[in-house]
Parts: sequence; structure tokens; C-alpha cells
Amino acid sequence: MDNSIKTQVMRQMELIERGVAEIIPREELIQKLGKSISTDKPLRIKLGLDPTAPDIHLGHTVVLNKLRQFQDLGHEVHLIIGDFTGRIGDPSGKSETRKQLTEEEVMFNARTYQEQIYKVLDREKTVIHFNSKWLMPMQLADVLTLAAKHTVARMMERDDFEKRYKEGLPIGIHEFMYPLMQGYDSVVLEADVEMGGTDQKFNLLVGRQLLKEYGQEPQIALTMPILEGTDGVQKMSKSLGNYIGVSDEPYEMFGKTMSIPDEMIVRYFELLTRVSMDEIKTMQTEMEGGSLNPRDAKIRLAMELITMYHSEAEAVAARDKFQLVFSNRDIPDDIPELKVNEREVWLPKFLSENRLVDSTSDGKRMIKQGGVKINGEKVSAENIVLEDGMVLQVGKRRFIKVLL
RNA sequence: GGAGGGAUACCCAAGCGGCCAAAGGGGGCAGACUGUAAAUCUGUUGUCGACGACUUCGAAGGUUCGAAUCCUUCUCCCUCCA
Repeated sequence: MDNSIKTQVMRQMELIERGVAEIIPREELIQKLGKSISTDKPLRIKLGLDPTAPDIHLGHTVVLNKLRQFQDLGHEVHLIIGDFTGRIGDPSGKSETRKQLTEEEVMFNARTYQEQIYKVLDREKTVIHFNSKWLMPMQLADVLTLAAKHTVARMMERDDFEKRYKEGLPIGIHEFMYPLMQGYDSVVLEADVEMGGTDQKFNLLVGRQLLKEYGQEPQIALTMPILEGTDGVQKMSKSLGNYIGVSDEPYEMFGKTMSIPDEMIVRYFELLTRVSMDEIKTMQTEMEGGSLNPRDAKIRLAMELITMYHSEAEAVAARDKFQLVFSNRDIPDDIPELKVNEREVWLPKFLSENRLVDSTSDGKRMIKQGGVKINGEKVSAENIVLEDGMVLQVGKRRFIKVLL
């Protein structure tokens, strides 16, 4: 490798290595990059997607952001929609049998995916594949050839197989096929690098192995950390409710970002934004030294995110609204309005009818706890007389303005 | 095929005839505080115009003055043996 190429490779590596969990093996990636530069051929970066859950949150974007960096460095991204498994239905796992999707559902999910994914990825440098194209027509003989490329012993290296085996829990034979199918995708694509979360490490390595078996240059396994959710502890997931969705409204996105624990700030910047590492490190030092208020770092983070997924203007608007409501404890100006007929109302019922509280019981509780305000003043009475333009507030963020 | 164990509110989990709308924890919500919807502390967390009533402890029946608790059947989950 001559020196100018080496320099370029190292510059690429610096970006690629940001935030990654593992590159297996790192040396080989350096070689591939060198070859890519000298032959002027982009690397083929692969990512498999499961078409069952089309809602993308920031946890998913950790990997997508890395793909985007590869694109920015001139490489090609190949997304595989795993429609084959989705359509066959994966009966694995002892609990719920995964629902079988129709072709229409798969296509619909795939479209939804794309809309969200291109908020991060460069459409021009992205190729989408459906793996049913090559998995569906396989004959039993082909399947057996594929299965023969791997051994039980190697399969059992996977922690959860090993664990289940030791504990005497069932492992379906077909479950052994999933890593192989995923790996076969790599064979078909001739992938140079396959990306995934750290939970995908095993599958990525099976793919690497398979490429070798099929006489191809083995792929590099590049894993990204699993992002913690807004609680800062458990992994971000929709079912845990600690997620920030890429389609969340700007103000909601802002609020959720502000609620992450301080310790997560740097990690979020590193994994979710394009702010340079130098800048992030500077912020970190300043926060540790006390010259930067973590709150302000979070504001910056929230604005970066909203700018990525919405627009800068909306980011500014969300910040202003947030500061109005929380920092100044003021009432925002774009609250919902409600036309009423009755002037004399029983608050618990009125609030529950207008969904500011869950029930009249809840409403009574809120009033008792001082969580209900009228025009900024705490209320203790349950029966009140409404006036035109009166603003009712429950808690910190539920408002309604009544119009007569 | 056989033998056991379990199913309780948003989640985990106690209760095993009345004192149970059901301990405790988590989560949620509210209040105080603040630097923010961080952290911490406190309160609250089935419904109903409500110091009483109604619904809730896997489902349906039954015993009892009275059942989450006892009996019967059913559904689902788990463990062990084959």
C-alpha cells in the first residue's frame, strides 16, 4: 500500500471506527479499504432488515448512521428486506409464534421502512433487495448443500443456543437455518461488510464463514452498540416505551431528549448525530468542568436530532416552546382550544371528558394534589365557572383553552 | 402417555374464608426542589357526582351469611419422568 492510499484509508477508518462495538477483523477491513481506493471500487455494505416491525426509532438509527458514513465515504449500501422469513413465519421461541405476513403486508412495511430510512441514508447509494427472490426458489438439495457448510458444534457456539441447550429448553432445527439463510444473503450479494447490533455478532460471523465456504472473500462483521433508551438503562424499544421515534413530532422529540439522564448525553451525540468527535469531546470536558450545563448540551442534542428528522426551523420552534413551558413555566400559545356550551362545570368530569385526565376519579386526585391550574393558578374547588379564554392546565404539559 | 407446579391490577410479586380495591417493588402520574420531562424527597396510582355504591384476582359454574382464597369443569403456561 503506498503512502497516499494509506493516508486515505486511515482517514476513512477514523470515521468508521467512531462508536463501533467491534470490527472483526479490523486488519481485513483496512485491506479492503485500501483495495477499494486503489481500484476505485466501492465496498458493498450489507444490512438485513426484519419486515415485521416497521416503526423505526433512534436505536435503529445507530446502525443506519454508520451506513450513512460509509455512503459519505463513497461506499454502497445494500439493504436486505427479510421478507422470506416474514412470509414463512418463524415459529421459533417458546412464547409467541410469529405472525405470518402476507406479501402485501411485507411490501407495505418495506415501503414504510424506506420512507423513514431515507431520512438517514442517501437514496442514491442505497440498493434494496428482497431475500425471497433467492431463498424462495431453493430446492431441498440446495438447502442441504447450505446446511452442510456448517456444523452443529459451531452453531452451538451461539450463547442463546448454548444456554437453551444446557437448560434443556427446546431448540428447533429450523432455528439453525436462520443464521445460514442470513449468511446466504451475503453470499448472493458478495458483501464486503455486514453491519448489525452487537446482538447480531454470531449471525454476522456465520455469514463470514459461509462466504469462505462458497469460495468468496469473507465479509467483515461490524457491530454497533445497542442504544439505551430514554431511561438510560434498558435498551431502546417500543415495547418498553423508552424510545424516541424518527417520526415523533418535533416537540415530543425535544421533550423526550431532554428527559435522558445526563450520563447518556455523550453517547447519544456519538451514536446519533453527525457532530464531530472533537466537538463532542470538548463538550464532555466542559460538562465535567462545570462550564457547560448538561441541560444546554441536551438542548443542542435535541436540536441536532430534530434537524435531522424534521428541519432546523422546527428544531428552533420546539426549543422555544419548551423553554416557554418549562423554563419560564409559561403557557404555550398553540394549545388546543375547546368550544363549550355550559359555563358551570364539575371539573373532574369536565377534565376527563376532554381527556386531560383518565377518569373523574383521576381528576379528583389531580385537583387534590394541586396538579390542576386555571390561568396558572392552582385550583382546589371542583365546581367552577368557565370564562372565555380561560386556560386549564393539568400537570406540566396538558393544556386546553376554553372558548364560549 | 404419566406426575407435579402455576395463572393476582400497566409489569413483577405477596395474599390462601371475613380486617382485601387487594402488601411490597418497578413503571406511570402529581407536588416540592432544580439545571430539564436528570437526580433526590413526598404523595398518588379500579370506576362512579362518591365518606357510600359498583366492577376486578385466567374462564364458566358451585359451596357459604360471606370467596382472590374452598369444590367442579375448561383454557393457557411451566417443570420432571417416558
